[in-house]
Amino acid sequence: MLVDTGACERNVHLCHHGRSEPGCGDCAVRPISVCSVLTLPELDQLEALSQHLTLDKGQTLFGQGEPADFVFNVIEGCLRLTRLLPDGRRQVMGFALPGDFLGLALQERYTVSAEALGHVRTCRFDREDFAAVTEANARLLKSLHDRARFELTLAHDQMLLLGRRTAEEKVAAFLLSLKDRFARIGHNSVTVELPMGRQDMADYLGLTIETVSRMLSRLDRAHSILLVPGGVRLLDQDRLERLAAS
Amino acid sequence: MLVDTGACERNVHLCHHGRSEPGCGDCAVRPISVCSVLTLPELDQLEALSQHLTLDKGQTLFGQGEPADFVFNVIEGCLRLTRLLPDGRRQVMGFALPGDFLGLALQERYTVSAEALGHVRTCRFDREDFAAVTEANARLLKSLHDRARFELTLAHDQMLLLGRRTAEEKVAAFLLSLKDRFARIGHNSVTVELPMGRQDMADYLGLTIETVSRMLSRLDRAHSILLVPGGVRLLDQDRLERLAAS
DNA sequence: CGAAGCCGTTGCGTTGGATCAATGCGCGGC
DNA sequence: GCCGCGCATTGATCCAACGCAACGGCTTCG
Repeated sequence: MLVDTGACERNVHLCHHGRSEPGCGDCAVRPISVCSVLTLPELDQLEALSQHLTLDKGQTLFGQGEPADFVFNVIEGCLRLTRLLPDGRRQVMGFALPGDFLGLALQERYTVSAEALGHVRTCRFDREDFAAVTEANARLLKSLHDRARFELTLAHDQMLLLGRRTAEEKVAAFLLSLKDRFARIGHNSVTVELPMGRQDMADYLGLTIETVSRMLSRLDRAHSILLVPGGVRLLDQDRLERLAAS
Repeated sequence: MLVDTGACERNVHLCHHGRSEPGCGDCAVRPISVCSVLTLPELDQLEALSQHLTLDKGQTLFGQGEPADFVFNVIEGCLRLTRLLPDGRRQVMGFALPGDFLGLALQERYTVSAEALGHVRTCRFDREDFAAVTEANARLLKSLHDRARFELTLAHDQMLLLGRRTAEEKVAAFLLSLKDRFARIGHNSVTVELPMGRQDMADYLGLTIETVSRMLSRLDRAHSILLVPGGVRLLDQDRLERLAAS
């Protein structure tokens, strides 16, 4: 529950699309992004409005309270979405992975901050531009709506987790859900990478860093998982699923 | 955290629209429902697909796990949306009031149960029928999408509340949010009706019934609120807002 | 009018997770 | 190789919320 040091780098690397780099047609995350429903001509139209933007670890894509002028597709890397209370308590609302769209829950201003947990590449659109395309393209709107509905069910799952699950259940459920998300974007393995730190997990699960660490140690001691540098190997997935049971 | 007794009445009153009762054009919640964006001819089209359905206190509109064959507009009354864990732990995902649309977070099956907290009137659509109308009407889709996005921000607020707020803050925030919601549907008063029981509040806030009761008593003793039968009068809204601070 | 339920409140002991405090460990810089 | 830093782990203690139990008020029903 640390207060953000505020030393968030903002000198992100920005570049307009040009002939020299691969366009939307070759985009690695196209099949799993909102763009998957677009035809090639529509993609061209969208590409003209897009800018690529890369971040390094620790840099901020946008900050809570700032005017919400842009929406984003995550192409590569992982971002942490956090909301901060005035007294420094922090809730991590989620982690954005490749293929995710940032800008669904949009108001006039961003309600969360988005920070890179490692090297990140995104595709950025002016919010008004993007809204105009959405307005004119029912398939894109439908695709966004489907994503919003899916996000809503995820949020409901998380509400159940935060409200009614024990610390051990929370950690087990988190590891399994992360495994599933990585599986869906191609990286399929029993060893789950943990791009975020313990504090981030704690703030996501409504726990403290110490409790997360203790629960991971307990699961490790019970041979349900194996703690490895930078991640976790899921040894007894059945037991984890029983713990996370819903 | 009681296990549902399962004695949920399902003999709801159902009637097709006929000349004898007021149609969508005269619907009390039209201005605040998803239907507000529809023209009169479009309303007629929708009305032909709709059935009115009334419930009495304790009756179930739909149950978690059942095939999600219908979507609903709430016309009158209040419903409790709950998700149950296998061991009986319960999370109330929300309370639906007049003007609310049930069916945004829809999967193949309902992920929550919806139960009437008093007399309830709803407007029901076959899910496929409604999807077809949505597909063909971009304005309706946009309206639903806006609602989904709004619900998503509400869910995020609730995640912060569940994860990082104290019992007293949770109760204060709940009372204020309920006041706001009632205000938005016309019932504007410092005395907030509480259609749900203490157990429902507890399961919504991730607390026990005793803790909710204690916090209400504490706020009452501090003259921040006044407990009245069936509701609460907000005496010191500033202090409540400071407690709920975000 | 009394009995039986149901719901909400309150008191009290318990406890899961928070908090405080050390210690460990890997990594980059020099 | 050694130092310093940030992060993770572990132990000891504390406390906010839980769990249990008793009580009280309201409603329903015979």
